[in-house]
Amino acid sequence: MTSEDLDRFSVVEERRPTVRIKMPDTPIHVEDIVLGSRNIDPATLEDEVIVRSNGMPNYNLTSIIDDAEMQITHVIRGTEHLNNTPKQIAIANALGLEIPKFAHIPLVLDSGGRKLSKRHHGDLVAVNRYREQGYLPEAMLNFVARLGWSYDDKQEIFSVAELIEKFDLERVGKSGSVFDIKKLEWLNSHYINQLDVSARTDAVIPFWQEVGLLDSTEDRDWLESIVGAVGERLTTFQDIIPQTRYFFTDEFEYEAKAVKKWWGGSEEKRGKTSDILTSLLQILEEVPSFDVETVETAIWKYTDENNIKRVAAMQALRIALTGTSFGPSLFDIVMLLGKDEVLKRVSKAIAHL
RNA sequence: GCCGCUAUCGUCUAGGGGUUAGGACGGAUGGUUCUCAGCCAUCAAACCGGGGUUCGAAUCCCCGUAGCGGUACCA
Repeated sequence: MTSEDLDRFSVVEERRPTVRIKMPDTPIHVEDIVLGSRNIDPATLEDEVIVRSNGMPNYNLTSIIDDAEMQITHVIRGTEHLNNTPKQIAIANALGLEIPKFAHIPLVLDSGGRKLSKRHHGDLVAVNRYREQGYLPEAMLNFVARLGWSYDDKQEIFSVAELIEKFDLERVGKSGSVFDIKKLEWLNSHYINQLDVSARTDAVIPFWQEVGLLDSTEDRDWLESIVGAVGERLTTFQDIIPQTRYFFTDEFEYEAKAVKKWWGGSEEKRGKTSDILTSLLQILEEVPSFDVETVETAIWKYTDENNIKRVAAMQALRIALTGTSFGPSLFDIVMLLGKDEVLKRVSKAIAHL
């Protein structure tokens, strides 16, 4: 370019120049811990803009300089960055910078096999949302670590300490992996069940509070007993809400499916259910001592002597007390609710029938 | 379009010249229990296709195909 050209471009036409890097004419050697090493033909690369016309440097320039400045030893990133790597190496070579080790790890994909991204998947990739929903960080970490990596053909559960010890970039696979929420749920319930009742109660209290089930007067021991009764039924902490709301309020619907199956669809069957509940009401009222053993013995005595299926009586009672057909041991529920509340709910159910 | 990457059950994966191709999640079935969950037992389920190399390929090589990623004076 002559100086006349320069004047014409900058003064007359007011063009603002960019700075580009001239790509080398020898192959660019890229070493990658996951993908292995290869040589890139620089002819396939453009002479990359490294400084924009407004004077600001671009990503590939700043990034590789920053890495060098910070003495980064390993650049670990998604394979979406693969195409940037030779450009950055070329820049580093031109600048005489040290080249870090690269590891391009496979992408995490949605169930349709596409890259998970903020843009398209929103809450699915918002890590804080998982905590809000009651996932444990340990579960999340374990899950993500096993995406694209495995230690052997036996171990699925890895504590953070084990991950530190055993995780190895060399064993990371090359292909993308699908984010499978079912597996995360399994891991999460595993880690929740590792927690003792007290820790589980601590974890669950904010969830109760958030939906207004809990006021500050509730007794800690009672809460722990509820959590104890729920046992290993939590997949996420959030599950505590539907599974325990009837402990805090008697304002619940009798679930239609459960009612149809266990209370009966016909007048006749409803009548029978009503009779059973009436008998149970009397038994519960008159029982000499309100503890699990006494109540259980009394109820079994009644069902067995009257040729009533245990399951029928129990499910009828369960729906009366909780509105649903599943949940913790019914005797635990009875004790946790207390005699007065149990009698009240059974009476209400009989009236409803 | 161009450049690149990848390819084992539905999913996460182990393995890697000769195996009944292993495990886990999920699914199904049976057992246990007052239900659900759990637990126990059992079952279904895979080497992308085609050519080579080889006595023998899921495994090594080549070619297809498909999927994905990247294609900015974004990061």
